[in-house]
Amino acid sequence: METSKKRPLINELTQGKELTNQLKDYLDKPMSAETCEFLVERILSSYEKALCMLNKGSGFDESPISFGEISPTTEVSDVADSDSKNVFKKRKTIPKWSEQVKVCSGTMVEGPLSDGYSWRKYGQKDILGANHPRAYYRCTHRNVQGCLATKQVQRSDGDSSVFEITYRGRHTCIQATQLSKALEKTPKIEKETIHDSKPTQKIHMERAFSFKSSKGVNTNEDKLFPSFLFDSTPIETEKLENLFYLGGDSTAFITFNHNLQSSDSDLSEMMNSRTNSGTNSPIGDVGFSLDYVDFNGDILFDITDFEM
DNA sequence: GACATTTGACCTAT
DNA sequence: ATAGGTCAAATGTC
Repeated sequence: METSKKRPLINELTQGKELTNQLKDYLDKPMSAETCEFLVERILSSYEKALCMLNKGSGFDESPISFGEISPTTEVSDVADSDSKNVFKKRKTIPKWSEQVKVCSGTMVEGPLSDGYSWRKYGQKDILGANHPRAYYRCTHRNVQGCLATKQVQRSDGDSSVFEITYRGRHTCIQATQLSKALEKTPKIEKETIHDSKPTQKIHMERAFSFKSSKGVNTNEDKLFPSFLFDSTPIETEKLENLFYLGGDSTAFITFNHNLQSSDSDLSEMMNSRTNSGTNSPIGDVGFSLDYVDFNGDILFDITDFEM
């Protein structure tokens, strides 16, 4: 990797290290959950950026990187067909985690589905040996924002008031709750990535999302992007945090900020590419790899394998 | 008419 | 061959 590309990478990694040290220092002192959350958010975004730089810069798909717990089956589709076309298939490491949600009687309808995100059901399947079918949901913003998050919901065999929810992939979409929360709580990021004055930010944000209402129809998306700005919708924010901790939120926010820095033409081009590109490279224009990165587990990272 | 859900068909990994 | 996951046409709802 050439020096010009190496520098920002080093900066990101250094920043990540410093933030981790800050977090470590804080651990010995009384600290609010928000402070902790903020630091973790910053750390994750730093490493995510760094990893993205590496992804873009060196074509290192063969490198010994392992993120978290990866199932040996469908979670990883490793390199294939490298002989025929010398094209490396990207490693698909989709984070997967489960939750059990108990629902009080009478609230079944809203129950496990209102986790703060907007989901669209795309299938249901009877599962062998299970008393209840499994429902498959994907993020409503899949087509528009290329968000690949999915979840599976299945009523527990033992206790039918318990829903077992398996999430796959983190949200890369912007949801209203995340946006307002992130903007409230991450002034530093804002400072670093947005250089415009506040009124300009507002204009840009409105423009960034204006495509959503272009259909002129009140969709769920409209509900999630109230008209408009920073309207803090009280959709179970706490639950949301628990389900999609900082990784997904952080990614979404950073992506958004990159959007803000785009020029008008960049922005429209980006929107078009997102809308038309299907699911292959929905956020390619903003420099964040779609490859999901699971920071829950260990990161085995041997930087010496990459050409710097 | 637009969007969401349902459900049988199809695909893929084991 | 089978089970789990996804697709997409049909249907429902607003």
